Amino acid sequence: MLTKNYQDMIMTKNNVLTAYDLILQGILNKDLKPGEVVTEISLAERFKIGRTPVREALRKLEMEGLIQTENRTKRVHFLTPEDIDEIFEIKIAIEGHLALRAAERITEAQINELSNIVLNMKELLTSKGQQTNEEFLAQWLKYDNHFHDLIFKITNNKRSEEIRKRLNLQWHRLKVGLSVIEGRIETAVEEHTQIAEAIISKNGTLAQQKMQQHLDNLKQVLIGLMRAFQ
Amino acid sequence: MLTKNYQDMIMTKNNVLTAYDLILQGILNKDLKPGEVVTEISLAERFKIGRTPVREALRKLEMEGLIQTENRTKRVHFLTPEDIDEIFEIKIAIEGHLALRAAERITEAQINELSNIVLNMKELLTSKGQQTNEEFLAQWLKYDNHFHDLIFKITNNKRSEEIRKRLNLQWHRLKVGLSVIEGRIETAVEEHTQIAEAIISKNGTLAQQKMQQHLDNLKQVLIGLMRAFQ
DNA sequence: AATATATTATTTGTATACAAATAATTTAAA
DNA sequence: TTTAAATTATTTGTATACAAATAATATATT
Repeated sequence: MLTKNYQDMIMTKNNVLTAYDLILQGILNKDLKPGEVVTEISLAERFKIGRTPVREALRKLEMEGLIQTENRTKRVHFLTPEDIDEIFEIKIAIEGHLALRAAERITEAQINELSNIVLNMKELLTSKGQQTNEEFLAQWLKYDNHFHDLIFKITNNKRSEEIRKRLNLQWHRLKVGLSVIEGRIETAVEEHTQIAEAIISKNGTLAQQKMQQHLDNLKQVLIGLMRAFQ
Repeated sequence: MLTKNYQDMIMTKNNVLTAYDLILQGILNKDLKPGEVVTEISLAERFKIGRTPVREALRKLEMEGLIQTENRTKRVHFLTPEDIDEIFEIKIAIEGHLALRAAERITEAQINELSNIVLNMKELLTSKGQQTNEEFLAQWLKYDNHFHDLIFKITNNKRSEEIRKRLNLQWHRLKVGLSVIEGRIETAVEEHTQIAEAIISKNGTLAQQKMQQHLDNLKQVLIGLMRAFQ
């Protein structure tokens, strides 16, 4: 279930899952549990591949923050509220700044695109009962991604896009992650509307502030829930 | 010469240079030139090591942005003014935000430490003629690093420290990089003083603004010089 | 029984052989 | 001469054998 929604995070090479894909998938769907020790050999045997690709995958996942090494032993990273705080502070900084820049640089065509996304979001809300929860959530995630992708397109900063992807990969695997999103889509639509309006009216300071507020709200909810349930 | 100043960027394992160290060093001191094609085999032969560690190093360097892959061929990344713009926009966002947070959270002991760093910087300026240019520059870099390290210590965000290190690794290898720094230490001391004062007086907004201005100034100078000379 | 030492087992690091994929070159045909 | 096809060479991807380092266990000593 969880996995399904993040399937698109997993890249494939000629439609065949690489070692990296397999291990990432394992982490995202909790086959490999947070805190669990992983060795090259055990993973190679589990996925019936050699140690070399496993090794490379582990190195990559380590740089992405999903695997942690301490004295030579590697574990699936166990996400704490402090991690969420770190991650979201960076998101607040970067995405806030990008919202500011987006407001300064947005073109007429992009204003149109942004308006449309917000309209889609609002429309989605009104149609809430007409689909399964899963479909509803999937649709929201699609619009949400489109929204953020557009901002990155406007600001045209590949490196920050990379950073954002990496940070999201870390917290998206949270047990509480999706349910939190699910429980605050109404709020999120309102927040996105306000961010979009600020950008469209070319009020950079306001756009930044709204974006930061949006992310800070999410952060607080996540940390609260983690403290309560995990 | 250039290499010497960045020697401390290169980590060693039991005092023996790893493949990663060797290649990074090669890139930083321009033995491996920007745009140059690198293959696993050629690097393995050049450094008299096997392909496996070379391979791993290339992967890491690629994630760090120093190696670029296009259709299977890898090159030493050639830094453009647009890259500098990307890099510094992220620095402006993150380091600006951290300055804001630092102002909110700094302790009395840390205020002392910060004051001392600024004093050291000012003292360095007055002693400019008494040492070689190289010593002067090395000393400045030491204080500058101490300054930024302290801010990261105050804000306690390892991930952002990682990001900063990676971004700096990219532009520090610029031919013009060091000479630019060298030419604006007076300005930089003044800018750092103002940032420190804002943090110490717990004026977060001002600290952020000063930090961003400082980085934006540096960005402009770098881009200008790159356009002129590279 | 507790500590130190020696032994064994496990794990990672490296080199290398081979396979697969891609790029470069040569040859053939128009 | 130009283009297409075939061949060759190069490069990356993978598995694996071996070495080195570390961790775990057993043995000996007090």
